[in-house]
Amino acid sequence: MKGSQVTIKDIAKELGISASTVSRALKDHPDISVETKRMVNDLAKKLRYKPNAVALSLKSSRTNTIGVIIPEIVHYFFSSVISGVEDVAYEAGYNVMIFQSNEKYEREVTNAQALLSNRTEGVMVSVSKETHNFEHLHMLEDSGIPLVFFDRIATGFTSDKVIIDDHKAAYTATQHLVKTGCKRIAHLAAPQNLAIGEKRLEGYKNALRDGGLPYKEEYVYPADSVELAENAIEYLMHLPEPPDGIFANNDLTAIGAMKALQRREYRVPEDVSIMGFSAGRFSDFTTPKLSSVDQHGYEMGAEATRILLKRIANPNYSYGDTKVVDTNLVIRESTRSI
Amino acid sequence: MKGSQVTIKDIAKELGISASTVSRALKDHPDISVETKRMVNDLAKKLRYKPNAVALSLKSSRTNTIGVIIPEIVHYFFSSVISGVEDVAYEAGYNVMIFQSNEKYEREVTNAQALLSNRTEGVMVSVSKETHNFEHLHMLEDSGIPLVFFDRIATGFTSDKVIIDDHKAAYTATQHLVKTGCKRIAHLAAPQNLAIGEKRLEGYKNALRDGGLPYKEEYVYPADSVELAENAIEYLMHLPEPPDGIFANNDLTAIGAMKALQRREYRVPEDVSIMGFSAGRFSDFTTPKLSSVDQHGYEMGAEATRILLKRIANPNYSYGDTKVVDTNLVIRESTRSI
DNA sequence: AACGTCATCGCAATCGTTTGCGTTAAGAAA
DNA sequence: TTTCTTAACGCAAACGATTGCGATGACGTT
Repeated sequence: MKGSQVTIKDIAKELGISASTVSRALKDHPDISVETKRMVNDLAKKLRYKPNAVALSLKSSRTNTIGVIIPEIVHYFFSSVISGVEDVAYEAGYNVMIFQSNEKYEREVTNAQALLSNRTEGVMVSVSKETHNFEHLHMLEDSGIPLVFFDRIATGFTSDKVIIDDHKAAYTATQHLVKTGCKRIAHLAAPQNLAIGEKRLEGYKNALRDGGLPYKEEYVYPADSVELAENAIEYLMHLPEPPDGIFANNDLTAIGAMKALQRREYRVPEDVSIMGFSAGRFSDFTTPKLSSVDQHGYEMGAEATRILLKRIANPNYSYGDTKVVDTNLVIRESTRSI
Repeated sequence: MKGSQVTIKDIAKELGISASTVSRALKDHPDISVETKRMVNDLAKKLRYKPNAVALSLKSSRTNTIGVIIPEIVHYFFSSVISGVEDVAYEAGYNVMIFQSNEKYEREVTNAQALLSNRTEGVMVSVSKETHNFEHLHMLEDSGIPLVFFDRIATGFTSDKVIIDDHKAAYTATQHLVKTGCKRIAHLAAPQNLAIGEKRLEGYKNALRDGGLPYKEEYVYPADSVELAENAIEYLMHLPEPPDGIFANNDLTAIGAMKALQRREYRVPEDVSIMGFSAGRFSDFTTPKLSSVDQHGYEMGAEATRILLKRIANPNYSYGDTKVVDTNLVIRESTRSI
């Protein structure tokens, strides 16, 4: 009904007192008489006065807002991260601004500028696959905005990082395939320009080595989507010695591989074991259920936010570079049991 | 490195001119000499000056921010809605603030207050299951903040609404079960205090009637989660005449039902056909693949945002109450084919 | 009577930016 | 020389709220 919202001046005018008095009355300042306080509070309630956060921000230079840049919100992992971020921020009275890069470098840059313009107090970021140049993020850091990286981290920053131990997780996952009798284990790899891609490949290699299996380059195929998994399977199963186990760098890829195998009449896990990565909501819904590495997205988002908020409260605070969130192997049915 | 960010005054002081001149120079005002403009622009670039959006907001009372209140971001449907919102908002130069209610009424109220304090220019909301009192939303509307409801709408508002035709969608889904030979069709229903729950039940009933099948109350069981689906199946399959078709109000419930049936050695769809609702990402990943109703979450979010932005630009604008986003039946493998 | 005390309140500056209006000086027109 | 234009810029108020400081009266104290 009303065009603009109620301000402190509206209250002052209606009561015939000054804005300062209204302001003080509202926050129970001792200089104000109880009578005046009562009048002010009553009218404020009646008029549904809500302090203008924008004006407060301008004066205090505290916006109570933190930002998040993520690749794509529709991925279960990222939306669970956001959920963790939101819960912790909410507890601390902070609001969250979400920015998607959609895996585009250009958009990530625009997002960073928007974050700066809006004087976001801190930013959490998981970089896009396309991002190789980090100038836009340095700009944020140079402007005094605390940064925390999570999952897809960038190097060369003093910022804290929250990640899982990708190497260890990949090692453990691959090791499980070895232990359960797989002899020829393939890896569907993430882009190698991302640290997570590199680390997971490394973990895979080391687990093979420690398990006494040879590392063969032809068993590593770049694929990180359902569609690419189809190509991967087409390629892998036509090798002279097709794999009997597959470690995929994420669940979607794993499921794509599983479906592709089943279409070709291979049995999972009898003919080929499949190990995913991320433990998305749907890994429970496949047949067989997908074995995977639980990445604890919620916890990751929550932890990143806690660190960021501490950093905002005390700019000198640092968790100490890198916080590693635990992962755990979730063995379901897509891997053999002995 | 720097504590605070560069302002127009910093530029003015360094150049020995007034802030007004800097402001005008930056926006290419004709009153300013080319020489001065050059100096100002050069220094602004060098100092990485970014206008303070907070100060601009205070002056213009335009925050360029819209808000969204959703139940839970981790649901594929909602995160795809957000994705649509974000894309359209981004195109229009708006930022998005996300608030989760986590299906809690209390939190929804707090969120509404935060939205008001932050002078969000418009709000999209999908109400929580717990919400029966809409005072907090009326407060937003009374403060002149345009509202657009989507999916889980509230009644008694002048705001626009974006929904799917739940009745029609449920009708079509049920009809497909009828057409493919199901004679005893059960319905796993959403909470009946939500309009979507009521409409879907209604569509189910009408499809039965038009298909010449009797409506039996014992075939309707409230269940809208994987866990509750287990109870539902336990109950339904012990009926004197157990169902040979199930229409669930969402995919998760449908999948839960499917798994519960399979654990009991029933074949899907030979013994029991299953129809879901929402067409989440994972309906493709089950075995058999789940037939469902595609709810087009992205399009819904995008459309709601378009309407909201128009309403912000012109407070008198109204789409005309209710925009219905198309749905379509996605027939996969969990329903019989003849 | 003169002064101090204290409760209660208003003034004005501030945050960063915009903008209507006034000011200045140089050059043109008379 | 005087007056009028005009280009180029500065002053100050405004957005909404906060806050140090000063102002005002009503008291009580000597």
